Amino acid sequence: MKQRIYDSQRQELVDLDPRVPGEVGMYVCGPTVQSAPHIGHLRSALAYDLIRRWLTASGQRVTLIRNVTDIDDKILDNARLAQEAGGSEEWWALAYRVEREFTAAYDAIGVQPPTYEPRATANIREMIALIERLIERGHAYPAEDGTASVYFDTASWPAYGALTRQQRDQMEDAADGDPSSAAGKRDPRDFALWKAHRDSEPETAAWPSPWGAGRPGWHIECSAMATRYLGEEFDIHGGGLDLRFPHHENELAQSTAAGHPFARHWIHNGLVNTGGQKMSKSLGNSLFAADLLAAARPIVLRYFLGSAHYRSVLEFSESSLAEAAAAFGRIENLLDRVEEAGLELPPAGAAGADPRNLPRAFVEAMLDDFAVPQALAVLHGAVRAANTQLDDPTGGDRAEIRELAQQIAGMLDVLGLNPRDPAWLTSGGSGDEAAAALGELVEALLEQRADARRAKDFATSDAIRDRLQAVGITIEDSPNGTRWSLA
RNA sequence: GGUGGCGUGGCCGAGAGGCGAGGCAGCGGCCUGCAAAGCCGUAUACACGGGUUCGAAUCCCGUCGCCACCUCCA
Repeated sequence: MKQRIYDSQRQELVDLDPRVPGEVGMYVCGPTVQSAPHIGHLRSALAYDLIRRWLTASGQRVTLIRNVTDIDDKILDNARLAQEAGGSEEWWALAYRVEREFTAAYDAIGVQPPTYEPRATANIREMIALIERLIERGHAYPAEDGTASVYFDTASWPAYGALTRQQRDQMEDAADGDPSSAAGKRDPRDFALWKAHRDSEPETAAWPSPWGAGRPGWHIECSAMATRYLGEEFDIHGGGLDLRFPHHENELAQSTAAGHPFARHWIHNGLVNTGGQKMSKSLGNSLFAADLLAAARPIVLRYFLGSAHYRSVLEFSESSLAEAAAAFGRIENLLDRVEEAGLELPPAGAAGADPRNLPRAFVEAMLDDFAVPQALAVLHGAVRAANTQLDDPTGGDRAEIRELAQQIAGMLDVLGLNPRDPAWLTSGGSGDEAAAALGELVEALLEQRADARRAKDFATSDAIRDRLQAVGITIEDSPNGTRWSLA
């Protein structure tokens, strides 16, 4: 069975047919580092991380390029506003600081670093070359008001609108946020490839070009970087649904007008809603990564973000993280039970590396446009089956438990959700000693409780349990002893 | 005006012509000193109205409602 993928340009499921068999070149739009990462950024990055991990697990060599756009209007605006408010941070310092916040958030939820993460400011030369090529071919022109700006000539490119199936003459006029940046356009729908330097902007935000000092327009950086690192034609181009137009439409127009075949498949991840509404900066209802990471364990956040198909809207509510914690807790609980039954779990990563550990239904789900929710259902089915065996008073079928544990670990590995993976160990140095001390205290109390229970003094034993529960420690009795866990 | 998407049980969320994915919450049972955990059982679910079909949540037509994009966005 072949890998199926929903091509959002063709608007249908197609076979993923890599340009070079066995190798997949994938470009994903990363953030414009203008302000702190929010849940939508995490979801997007996670969607492509899951696709990348699955393709890798199924034997493809994946080259994943995810850019950082570190020069753009908003970055300059935000830096200027902060300076006007008394700050001293330069735009490039702001961009770098935010970039590191993104990296930290991605790392926290186990998004693997891409193969390479190019920055726009390091690819200005490539962008200029692409713009020159577009001018030569008659699809771009220097601003007609004599500034150094250069625009893409949408009228010269009949295929303009091909990605989102829009007719150019039906489009609303481009209402550029900054009217002065529209100066010198032949047509309102034309978009900037190069933006002339303005006196109000820092000298550090200007690069020399054949048309004069300036900086790149939004869109051109992705065309330039995708081509530089993946070639003139590559397999998959991904990004958030909100980037389809204008960003991806313009990327496609630029690159194809320059004579490049560009992306064979476009894919788009769904957005995150809260209260039935899209979350966005302009609506001010953003859920920031930092707040989410404070509200839930990172691995639970990862589970939650993967619980809806990547193309669906993901609804966030107050109870979402608690529900995800409960659901994921079942899986962790099972792993604990397996070990308590005296069976070893495979080392993190080991089971996932062997395709024989992956149930057929899991594989089929992933082959069908990366159907992670269905894959999770398979995982939960295996968890239940293993629990059933473990409940058997005679010890159950140990060979079956062992096999199910292998499968569960394998699926968790592929999804990046194996809690035994050292990557999830919290790296708070000071926490370790406190945790050890807490463990000693709890164990001491549990011994007292065990004594009381042996003496049938249930009033005392229940009082101990209640006090532990009151501080968030849940205990579970089993034939092998008492387990405790911190909620 | 144009381009798309969505409406599934209390909630989240898959599925896309015939076996009621899965999770959370609830109810009943088993287990337990009681719990917890786990297991078993438990739901007249597919916005509405027509149609096609032996059979429709799924296909077609219509209606209603919600959402996104049309140059800030993951």
